[in-house]
Amino acid sequence: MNSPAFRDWQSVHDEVLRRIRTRMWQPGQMIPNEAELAVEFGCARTTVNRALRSLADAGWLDRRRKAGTRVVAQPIAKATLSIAVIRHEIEERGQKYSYQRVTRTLSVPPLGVSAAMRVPAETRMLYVRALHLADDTPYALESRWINPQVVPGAQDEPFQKVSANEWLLRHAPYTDGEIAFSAMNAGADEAHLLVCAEGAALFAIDRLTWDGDASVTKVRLLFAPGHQMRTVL
Amino acid sequence: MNSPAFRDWQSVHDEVLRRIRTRMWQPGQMIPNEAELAVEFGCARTTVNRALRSLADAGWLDRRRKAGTRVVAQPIAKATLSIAVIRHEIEERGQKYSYQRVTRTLSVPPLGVSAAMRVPAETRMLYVRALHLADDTPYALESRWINPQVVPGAQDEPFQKVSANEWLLRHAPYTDGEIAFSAMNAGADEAHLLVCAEGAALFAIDRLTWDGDASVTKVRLLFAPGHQMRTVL
DNA sequence: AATGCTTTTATGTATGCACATAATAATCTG
DNA sequence: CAGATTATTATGTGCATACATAAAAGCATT
Repeated sequence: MNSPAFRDWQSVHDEVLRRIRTRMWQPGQMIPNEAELAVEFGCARTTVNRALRSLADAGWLDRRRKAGTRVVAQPIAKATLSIAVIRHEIEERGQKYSYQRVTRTLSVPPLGVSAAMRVPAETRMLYVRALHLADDTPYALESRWINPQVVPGAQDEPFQKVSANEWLLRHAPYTDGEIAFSAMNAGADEAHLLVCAEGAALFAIDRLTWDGDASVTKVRLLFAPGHQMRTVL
Repeated sequence: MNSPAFRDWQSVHDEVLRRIRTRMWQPGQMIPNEAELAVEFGCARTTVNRALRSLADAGWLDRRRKAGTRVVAQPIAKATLSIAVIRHEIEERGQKYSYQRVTRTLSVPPLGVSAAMRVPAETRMLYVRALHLADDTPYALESRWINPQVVPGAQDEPFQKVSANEWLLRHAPYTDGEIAFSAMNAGADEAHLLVCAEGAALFAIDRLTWDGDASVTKVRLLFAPGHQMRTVL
């Protein structure tokens, strides 16, 4: 019963997590307050606080001032996806990365795009379409609109060698972003470029980034059939 | 130049993040050490530490003892997805949730499943298939294998009213989990249950959870066409 | 040049203390 | 008794200090 000694916040963290997982502290139940735990564990309240905060961040505990700390009733799994530069993603799998620009134009985007990016409907924007290949096999198709007002250097960049994906990361500051994952059927176009059957199910990532109030870029990545994004809980 | 005053760790956090995003501190570049920043911001080193640790957790900074702190070279966007109980997901959108069990059998799973769950090939497992509906429209199709050895009560549960999704969260402890997102074409089966065209692109979530060395459950969720998962960066 | 030892240094963390803040509980008031 | 006011309380945070630890850098030795 008497704890041998919980010196550091990690061991407090582990012990509390053990009690949650073994249902010693049941879902929805209140746990002792920081001061009490500090006494039990023989450490400072600060240390307990550190451990409990970490568990709250991870989604195990629900903490509220004055109300106290309780075990989360319905553990909400928080999956953290790392969305890396595509070149790195491919190289880390030990495959050869190559890049191929398909088109690059300055044109008026479809209404859906200008609306999402909150620019006037007639504004001409930079449109870049490119293929990312792994071992010379199409891996992902990138279709991107760039707001040239916000990213000045972009107009002079051909995106022939360096992908817009990487170029923007290095040159375009941003403050916020949204990201959405979905599935869609390959159109004739996409099927041709990704060398797959028309109608094949493609994994899609849509990203929209902002610099303050101004939209920087909107991109859709379509991955070749079979693509998976994985992570641990 | 001289900071007006950064009293709390949040404001230090925000200021540092601003410097990263505006490229004042460029990707890959070292930033001043904690002690220096503490002087500049007029606060204790502890406070700077708190702020930088938080930014490192979020993937903006790379910190190493003695080596110091640097801005991550290729900002890896970390999208944190909250995977809630499906009922909550639907109810939060203000829609009516309903549930319909399709099948429930005790049978030998396909080889791929028993291999992934690391159980002997002949082991019989509980298989539950069910529909989650939003406003009486099919929302997601859940196909789940449950290891009855690890989840004793499951054998006696019909999963007629309560979804396995929720029942397991309350009754089956777990220590680890994997999750994968992908896209797949609807088969005849799935098209029928989700009331969509055969071949439609479906968003798929595969989850596999472990309690120590033993697999608890393996589930595939297929969402009706058009489903999106979104988050902010 | 390669190896092993020592020093230096930036981050990591524990602690006691003080005070801030949010939210509940208790109390007062019309 | 409803509604406003005040007290209480658990978490949230800041700070000074001390020491721990990882890892780079320097140094010496082979």
